[in-house]
Amino acid sequence: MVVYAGQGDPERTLALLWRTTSDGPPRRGPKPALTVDAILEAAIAVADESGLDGLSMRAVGERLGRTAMALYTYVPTKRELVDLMYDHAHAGLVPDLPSGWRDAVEIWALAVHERYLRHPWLLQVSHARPVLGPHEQTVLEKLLEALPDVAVRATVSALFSLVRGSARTIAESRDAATGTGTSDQEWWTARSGLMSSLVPDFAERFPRSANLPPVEWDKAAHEAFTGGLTLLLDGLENQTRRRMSPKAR
Amino acid sequence: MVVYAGQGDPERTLALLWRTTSDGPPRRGPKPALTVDAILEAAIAVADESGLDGLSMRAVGERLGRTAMALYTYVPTKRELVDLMYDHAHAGLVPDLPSGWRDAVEIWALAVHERYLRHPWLLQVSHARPVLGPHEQTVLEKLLEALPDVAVRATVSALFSLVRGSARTIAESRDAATGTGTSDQEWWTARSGLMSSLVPDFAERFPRSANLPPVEWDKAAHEAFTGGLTLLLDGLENQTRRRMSPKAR
DNA sequence: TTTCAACTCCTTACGGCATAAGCTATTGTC
DNA sequence: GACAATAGCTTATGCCGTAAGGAGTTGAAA
Repeated sequence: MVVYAGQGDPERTLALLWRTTSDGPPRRGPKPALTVDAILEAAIAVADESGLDGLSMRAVGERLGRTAMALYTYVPTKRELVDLMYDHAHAGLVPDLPSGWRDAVEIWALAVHERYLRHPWLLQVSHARPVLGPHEQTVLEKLLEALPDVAVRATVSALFSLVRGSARTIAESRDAATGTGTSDQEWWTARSGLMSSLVPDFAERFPRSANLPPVEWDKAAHEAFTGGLTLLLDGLENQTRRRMSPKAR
Repeated sequence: MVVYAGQGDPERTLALLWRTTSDGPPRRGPKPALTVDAILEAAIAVADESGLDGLSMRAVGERLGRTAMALYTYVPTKRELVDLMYDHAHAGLVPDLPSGWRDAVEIWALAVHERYLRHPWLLQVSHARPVLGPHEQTVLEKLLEALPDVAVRATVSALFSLVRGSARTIAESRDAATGTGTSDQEWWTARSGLMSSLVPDFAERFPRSANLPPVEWDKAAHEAFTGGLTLLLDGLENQTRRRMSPKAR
């Protein structure tokens, strides 16, 4: 249920990602009625509406007035399609960043967070082996430009963990709400009613959990995100200061 | 491709989770040859081996010498089966924690991290609406016992983000390695060779990314995890100290 | 102008999935 | 011994990705 990146024919995928189509002599055969970009936009629209589960070749084809098989002329497999969608959805993500590194990183993180929330299916594409497309690469490059030269790798990983984790919680909560037709509130009261009758000794066995009042996950996740970000940047600032004045050690 | 928790008939699911089966008079009909626990263990074994993608009712049935349909006597749908698996896999996770809150939280986080790595499919079960089973509840309760009474909710969320994010990266990297038969190393060199021929101006367009040498994701993710954890706990310690001596404000 | 290769897009088909419907065989209660 | 309840089976439905191969379209070579 997670889609792994970059497992198809690497050359074909990379060529598609970077659009290195050497336009030689005019090609024979019927003019293509579609373009890779049109397919990507249709596919992204489908995924935005119905999630990665609802993304089928048939659904994408239908949105373009074609059959599923027509897409295979443009894209080798569904896996590569998802890779291309992933990179495409990262286009124009990062705004111009201010010169102070701390403000820059914060703005970067918020921009990425926002994009993930606009396309929640991005969170289901594995991060382990990067897709290596131009747009995702740009996002990383802009962060590296902003970061101070300290603990770069760990900072990058931790930042992505925080951004993705928070976005995931928020996206899933929203999705569950629309998907089931019950709000977090309704869901919670229904459950706690059932729980108290099914597990009458709950409050004794789990006193602290029972004391934790219900919460809007959306809001809590946002707070955890900004809070964690602040902590991380504080730590980074500490380290850079120590770097600048070594005698403080 | 993500499984959402708690969307089936809540009463039936909760009863299964908490095993509140009131054993009344002996039941008619053939003796059940299976138990819910046997099914859970078979299903978890399948998921450990082949991931949540490889988890099909047929596969679980086959492992028990039954057909897929036989399982539906014990478990309403596949979704509830995953909920039950999720809680089951949290059993006995948290060891006895030391009295100092900082050590306790660190040990807790490492234990959860380890469990996620043992059952990577856990990371694909949505965290948005908790499954509310006894074992997961115990994990949360133990953390709440350890935490100081400061920014509880934000700390809990941030901790889970870090633990899950890091575990996810590591698990996906391992999975990609075994799934494709190419190590991170091999994959990377193959890609960078292709990239330099397909995108010859890469180093000029992305100087900082190009300067970042390849890395073992496994190790980097571990460092990011412990690093982020340290930062978070530092921040928490700051806040508790401020709480204890208010004049320091 | 004819021929042909290259090309797009289609229909059909296969094996896999979750699970609904309905059957058979087994067991306890009357 | 009759009957109700239950376990586990077979079959069928409608999804999925995509392999195979055919039909129609176009540009270049003859």
